[in-house]
Amino acid sequence: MPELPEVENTVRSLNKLIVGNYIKDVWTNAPKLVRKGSFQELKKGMIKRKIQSVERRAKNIIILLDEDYALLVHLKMTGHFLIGKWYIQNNQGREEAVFYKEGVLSEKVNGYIHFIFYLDDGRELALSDLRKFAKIVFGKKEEIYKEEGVYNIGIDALEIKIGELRAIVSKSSKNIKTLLMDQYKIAGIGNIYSDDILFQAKIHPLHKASSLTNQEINNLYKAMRDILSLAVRLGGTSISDFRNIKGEKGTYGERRLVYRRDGKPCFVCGTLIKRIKIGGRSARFCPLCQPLLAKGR
DNA sequence: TGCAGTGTTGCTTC
DNA sequence: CGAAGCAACACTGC
Repeated sequence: MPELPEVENTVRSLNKLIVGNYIKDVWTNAPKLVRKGSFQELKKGMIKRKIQSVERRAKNIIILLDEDYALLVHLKMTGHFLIGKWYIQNNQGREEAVFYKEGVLSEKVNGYIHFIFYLDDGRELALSDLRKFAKIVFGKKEEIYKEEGVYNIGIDALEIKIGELRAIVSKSSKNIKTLLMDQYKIAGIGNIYSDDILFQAKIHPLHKASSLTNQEINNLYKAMRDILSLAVRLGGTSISDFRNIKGEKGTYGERRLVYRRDGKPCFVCGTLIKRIKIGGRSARFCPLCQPLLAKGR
């Protein structure tokens, strides 16, 4: 479920743990995750390169290497990085990475490792991705920054200023739920946090963005900052596959407000949380706390 | 057993 | 142009 808080935690850990290391080797059993160029080119280009720093661009991870090379990783639905040790075994003609030590990482450790970056000090950085949607691109830093979904995304949801949010919201023809998840307008928010942000701001997900009042936009802005920074502090949400780089769960999911709580009582008023479809995604909200028409209008 | 639903994004179609 | 539907993949839960 990597949205902004999960990716931010991942990038902080990578900066702490792998900067300064050299890449010794790269293994994969899912070369199709390399969405531009070939895995062989990626491997050749990465070996002997030093990791200089790691950046987050909304939900994108950019690992900067020496000589102006870079690796772009988008975790999509189920991707996450893990540091550990694996051995490669042959399972009916197909290579599979199996974790060395049982019980260190959380459950579902084996079968989903599709990339391993071998570091010069013997540690291994792996990419686990159950659904194999992740996007990996290797290239010159300059080209990576020009990638679709990197150069042309909106302002980061944790960096946006109130005036910028007001301008985007008032110009949009979309409903507020769809706008919050539109990476080309505001970058970093997905389904989990848009549900919780709208609940916190007491705004109905179908509310037309351009008809929000100034007060509602102020509330939305504060809710965005509060929910996202809390989720960063709590290590993100691990209701599904996300784990931090050590394999541990984030705890935001344990105190989420409405996301995937349909049929359960609202924490504020006790009304049962509803689920509707918006733009093909499920949206959860409290029909009493988040009325479609604000009181008095 | 079968099928709807699941974090994301991008492509095709209307 | 925008919106809707679906595809990529594999699992969970009703």
